[in-house]
Amino acid sequence: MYDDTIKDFIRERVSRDIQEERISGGVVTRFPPEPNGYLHIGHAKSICLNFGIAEEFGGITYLRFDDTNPLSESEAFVVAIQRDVKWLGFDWESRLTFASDYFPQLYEFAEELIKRDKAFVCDLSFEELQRSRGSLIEPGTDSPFRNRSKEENLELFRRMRAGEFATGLKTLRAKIDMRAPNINMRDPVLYRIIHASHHRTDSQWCIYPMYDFTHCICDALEGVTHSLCTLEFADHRPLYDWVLENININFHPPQIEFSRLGLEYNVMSKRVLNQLVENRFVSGWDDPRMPTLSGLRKRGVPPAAIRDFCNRVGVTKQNNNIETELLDFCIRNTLESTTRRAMAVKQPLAVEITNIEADELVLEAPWHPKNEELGVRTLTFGRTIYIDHDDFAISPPPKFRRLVPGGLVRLRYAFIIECLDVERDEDGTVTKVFAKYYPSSKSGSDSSGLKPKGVIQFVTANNGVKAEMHDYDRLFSVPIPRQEKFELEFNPDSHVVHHGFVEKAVFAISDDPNFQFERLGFYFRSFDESPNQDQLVFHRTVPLNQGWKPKL
RNA sequence: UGGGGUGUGGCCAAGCGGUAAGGCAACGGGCUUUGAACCCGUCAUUCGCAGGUUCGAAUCCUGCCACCCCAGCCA
Repeated sequence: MYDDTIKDFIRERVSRDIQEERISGGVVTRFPPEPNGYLHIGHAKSICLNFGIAEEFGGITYLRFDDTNPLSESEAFVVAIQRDVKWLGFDWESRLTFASDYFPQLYEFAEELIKRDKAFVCDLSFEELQRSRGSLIEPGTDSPFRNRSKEENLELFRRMRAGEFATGLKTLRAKIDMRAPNINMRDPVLYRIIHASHHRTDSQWCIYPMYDFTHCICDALEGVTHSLCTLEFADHRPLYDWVLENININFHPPQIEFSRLGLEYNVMSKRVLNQLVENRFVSGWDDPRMPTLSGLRKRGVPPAAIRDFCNRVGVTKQNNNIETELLDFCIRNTLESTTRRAMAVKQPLAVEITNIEADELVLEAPWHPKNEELGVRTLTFGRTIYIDHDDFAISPPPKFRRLVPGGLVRLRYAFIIECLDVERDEDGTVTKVFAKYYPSSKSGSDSSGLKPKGVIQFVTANNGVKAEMHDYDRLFSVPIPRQEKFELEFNPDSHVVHHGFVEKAVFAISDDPNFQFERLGFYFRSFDESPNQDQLVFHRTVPLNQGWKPKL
């Protein structure tokens, strides 16, 4: 399942640590999501890294929810995140943990810091704290409460826990250095008072530990050998280390940072993604245009394609913006050899076959041009068929290889037809085409000697079922959307619905929702959304590569 | 102008002092009853810039420059 030729600076580090016996047991990693939103493809990179490394080195991985802020977290996200990690193809087995599992121990460690005179209770208001922190270029100033006695701090902290103070009135702060050039080391807040119920601990606690205090301790308690996180936490590493150095704990994981995934025409910001949902730009977190795992799933993207993508983008510390072409490539690549082919038309144009005598001719076609295991399906050819509007032109652009007046074209897996005449409406648009077919040109036994320039797909009227085809395009119209301007840069053409037809045989397939509609793209049948048997709903997973573009 | 991180082709990314891997994209050709897939081939005299060390530098040293992150009682 994994590619052991993958080498990146983190895997190199892990290898070295094993070789030089720097870790006693096996490799331990963790994926630590906060249950306050849905997982996106950026998280997938981290999931593949953490679970991938454990798998490659015979280690284990924890799925640990970082649930230290009851104000923004909820059980619903816990459920959704587990579903998405599983779907991506990873198994944490029995190792499902929550930072909140460790609240009692975390509290004890906090008391320990106080007893060692390494933390103090601070009464500064939010605004006062902000002002005393200084700025990027000015040092901060000591809190007037910094010199309280250990006893007073301990008593105050216990009263905080007991609920004697209102939300936000006091904090527990580390006693480090207000003049530190790294702002994170300027006596950071370790605990804050929040009178709110927590999705797991209910109202047991009214003080909640901050990320910086929690994360390192949880990593240590779980014996994490390599604590992998994204670059923006690099500035927090000194604090991660400080906490573990100043409490009595026997394990100290190294924090290693890598750059987060950037994807062109997308954003990974939970805030912006949420705005898109809230303001109805998209139908929800699982809208097929969203870079969320649930959105990709709904679009029909196989999890293996996402894993392949994550392996291909690599792991470094460089800022990156991956082109969407790479993701599309990975998707097509994993679908290519196993996905059934079928014919569909998006914008039906009726073609009347004037010289057909039988009501219908039964034909056979393979479900896949190369993969014979997929078998064959039957289709019919009859008096009225539909082709795509794009495949017919009165005045064709140069190099057009489809149907034109007086011209020939092959109908895929059927016959060669010749356009005899067209019917147009008052605007001049073609509403119907009259054609004759060459009986001797049947696919597989063509003796006609005719050489049409191209081949197009078709659906015979009485062999087709209605299909709603949802085509998706990039979420934003610019490669690097600006967070502040997401409304303007949202791509209004990112979702287009077509009402067309697919051949009947597709309807009977129940073991695989993925199809390639020849010449159109890979589509995903939504069993959930099909309102009835005559109205199938498909989402376009990814279009086919365009080998030819008409010049306008 | 404090601290941290990063600069190799259009986008990723190897490279770890011995003379620029690979993938995606693009472009040319072959094959083709999907303008798909597949197959061949082309695509960095040069590694942010300037100096220096060395027989030899993308790799070592010095100095510049550019970009990203940090001033939540978010993670």
